[in-house]
Amino acid sequence: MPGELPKTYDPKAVEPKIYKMWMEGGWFHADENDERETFSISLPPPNVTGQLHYGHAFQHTIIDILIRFKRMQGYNTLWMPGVDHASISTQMKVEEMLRKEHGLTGRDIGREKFLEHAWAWKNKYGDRIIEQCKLLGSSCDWERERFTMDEGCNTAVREVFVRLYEQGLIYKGSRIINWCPQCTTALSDIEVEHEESEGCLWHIKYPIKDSDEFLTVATTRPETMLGDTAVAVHPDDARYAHLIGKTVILPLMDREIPIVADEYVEREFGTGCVKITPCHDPNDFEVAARHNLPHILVLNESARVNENGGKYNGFTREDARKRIVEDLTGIGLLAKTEKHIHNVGHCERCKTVCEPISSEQWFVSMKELASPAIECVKNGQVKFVPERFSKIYLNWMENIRDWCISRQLWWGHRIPAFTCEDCGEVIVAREDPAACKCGSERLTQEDGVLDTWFSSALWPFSTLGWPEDTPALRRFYPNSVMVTGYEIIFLWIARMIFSGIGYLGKPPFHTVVVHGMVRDNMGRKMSKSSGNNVDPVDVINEYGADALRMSVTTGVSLGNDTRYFPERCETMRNFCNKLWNASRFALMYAGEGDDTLPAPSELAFEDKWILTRLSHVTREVTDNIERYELGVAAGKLYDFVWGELCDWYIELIKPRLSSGGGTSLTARKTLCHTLSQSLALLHPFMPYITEEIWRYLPHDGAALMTASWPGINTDYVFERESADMERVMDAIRAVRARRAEMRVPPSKKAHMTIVTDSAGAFENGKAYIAKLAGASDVTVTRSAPDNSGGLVCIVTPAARIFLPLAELIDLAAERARLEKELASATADFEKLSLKLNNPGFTGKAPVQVVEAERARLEELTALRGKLAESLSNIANITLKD
RNA sequence: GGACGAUUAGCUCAGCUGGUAGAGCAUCCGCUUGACGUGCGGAGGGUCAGCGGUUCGAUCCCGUUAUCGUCCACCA
Repeated sequence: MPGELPKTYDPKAVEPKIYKMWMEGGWFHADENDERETFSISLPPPNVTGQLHYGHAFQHTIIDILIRFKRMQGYNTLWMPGVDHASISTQMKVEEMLRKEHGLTGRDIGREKFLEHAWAWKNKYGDRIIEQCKLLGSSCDWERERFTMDEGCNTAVREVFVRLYEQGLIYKGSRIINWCPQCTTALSDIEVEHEESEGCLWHIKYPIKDSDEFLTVATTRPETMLGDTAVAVHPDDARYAHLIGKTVILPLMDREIPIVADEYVEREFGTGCVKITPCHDPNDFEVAARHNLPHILVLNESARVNENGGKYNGFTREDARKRIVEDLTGIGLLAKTEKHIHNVGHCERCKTVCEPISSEQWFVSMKELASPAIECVKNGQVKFVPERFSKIYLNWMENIRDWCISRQLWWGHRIPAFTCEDCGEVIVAREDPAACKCGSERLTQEDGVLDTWFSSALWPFSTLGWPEDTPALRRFYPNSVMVTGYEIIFLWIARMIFSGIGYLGKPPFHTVVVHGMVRDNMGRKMSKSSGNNVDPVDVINEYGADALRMSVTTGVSLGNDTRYFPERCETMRNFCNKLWNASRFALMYAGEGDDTLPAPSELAFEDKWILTRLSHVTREVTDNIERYELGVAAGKLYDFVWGELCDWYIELIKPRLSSGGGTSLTARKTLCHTLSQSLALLHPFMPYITEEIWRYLPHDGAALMTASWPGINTDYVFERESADMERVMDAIRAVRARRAEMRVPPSKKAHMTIVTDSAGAFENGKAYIAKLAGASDVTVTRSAPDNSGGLVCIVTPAARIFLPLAELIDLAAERARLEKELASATADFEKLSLKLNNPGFTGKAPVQVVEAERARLEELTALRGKLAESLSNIANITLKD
């Protein structure tokens, strides 16, 4: 009931009610027995560590738009939701909580107790983030909500681990890995962020045994020299050729180490001699393997020097470095120190400097898994949108290295490998083994857990019941689309793709839609530490979820970053309000049966125009969404609703609506139809307000979200009338502009004479001109009025419009204006004539382009004529004066 | 050292297979016009970073330069 609707749209009063209605309707649920074509997306599971941030709001909006669009198009649509245990991040959060609230560390309470706290954390924050997602209007199938550490996902993880182990693709070995001394765990290569920083390059003299000579090495980490087991030079380096095979004395440690030749050494860098520390540098590790050098680990898990470090035992790496440099200086072995810019790896989570350390860890052998994952992108089976991201993906995949999957943490999937205390046998099995084949029951499970991305990689199918062959899996695997930020293409997308192919034989989706990130209004990354986080829940409270959704959609292109501006939310809140009020207006008149369109023959001029525009917009918006051009689609809907439906159509039909009778009914029906189709088109973008308004309109069906996506009825497309209407609109705009320039008060109405060859159009448009252009009455004619010299003349390509406002005319200004318009029209005319006289253009350009240009030339010709005539009239006035 | 992106109105950004440059905000002028002042009407404002090339025609395609940004990379 329109009278009861408030004057401004109030999202707070609408959103909870509507979401509840959707939930109760069960419309978010996708049925695996429903045989219609499917469309499915798995939600990138948010971490249980925290709360919704702006990036989630951005991403979830994109997903929900696609999901709602496809649902309305009649697909069996699934949006699979869930949360991620986020192994390392969550463990850090829980440890922080323990420290702050209980003054305890994880070690104090032990694994079991710690896990109890972690589960409590998961329950609390996992639920909270889900509740926050719901505020956005996301139409997830909540009945299917999953967690990466629930029973089903655990089974999937174990199955994959065992399979890969059996295939020899998972192995345990000693390698150089990235070690975070703060988190005290191994990290994979991509969890390390490299940052350029200024350090030093220390040149250290290593005395050559039985000689007065020295070999000078250069290093950025002098503390690692404690673990040196060789010095390497290039085999072809003449400077050092005579020393190869000799021995140097490692300073401070007084250990004899060999001089070896290896091509890895760059002769030009530093001194051309490299100290080899196999346990603390990946390259040195390789060199050591080639030369069969011993390994000496000198740092412990906290990056302190261990018992192998002689008198430096117990020093932190920083202190050790300082002392070693001092001591070398003291004994005269520090040749020089120079500033040096180099990359230093930091832990992605805690930002601590990582230490490359040789350590026994579990790895996934990647080469074999990567190759089909490369192929499926190359052959187009999996597409990236925008396409450029496939290059980034391929570049990484083609250079992939083995994936370190073990983490020295408690929160996560414990590695299902058991070692027999008696015979040393390693058992990896789907079920926990009771005894070893040697008979021993003394089995110890690996202490560590798996990289959190190991389980994320299985998300598109572990959530559907895999490894069991469930109906849901058969129905919804592969998914259709994956929507994700570019920052996790390697961490996640790549791993899902090779996992899907590896275990199910098919990539997990056919399209990867890649979005950017939301930055603050200065373009900086949002983060807690810089205090520039914007809480989407606050934004929803202030502007409404629909406004937020539109603000992250409109004017944003896929794959690019965007910024948060409150002004943008305000604009979209205003748009909601505009839609709300247009609907209120429609509802003042709407009645039973108004949802059916009148017969084409009954339609008025403006009805035909708006319906034609509606069909164009429907076509374009549908195409845009199908091509993932959501920003363009949203922009077109904004312009159509505000700029055409509200600004023009509603204004045009106001007189008819209040007149009653048949023409009123036709206008009502056309308005209701256009409005409800607009609501449907807008629904994926602004689900709440559109659903709410739809409830008041005459309609069939239970909810807008389950209504059909608008189609096009060619019986209601009227191109000719629509073009005529645009001519009249042009004239109205021109008159308005002239009146505004001349400061004619809107209250001052004037008789208008329209001189035109399109008399039909303007006869039809008389009433609009009267209403919207301030005419007291309108005469349409083919020839100019006799006393035209005393009238203001407004020129459009289709018409000349004369107004008796002579007393307001500033003749000089009038002449100047007309001359300016004429000059501009003439310039265009000449440019265009040149073009049309160019045989290259007429011969090679498409026919319709040439025709359009010819038509425009004609228009310009007419315009020039009209302008010239008006100028001569001005001259007449001048003469009369 | 590679790869990619950006450079368009004062600001933030769109511009969907090359065919007369757009929006929002900001600015300026005017308005109690029968839903909306979170509104209505109007105005100003751009060598589409520079230079070449392809084309009848380039903001768009190619090359190149500059500035900014991002990702990847084992030169100690």
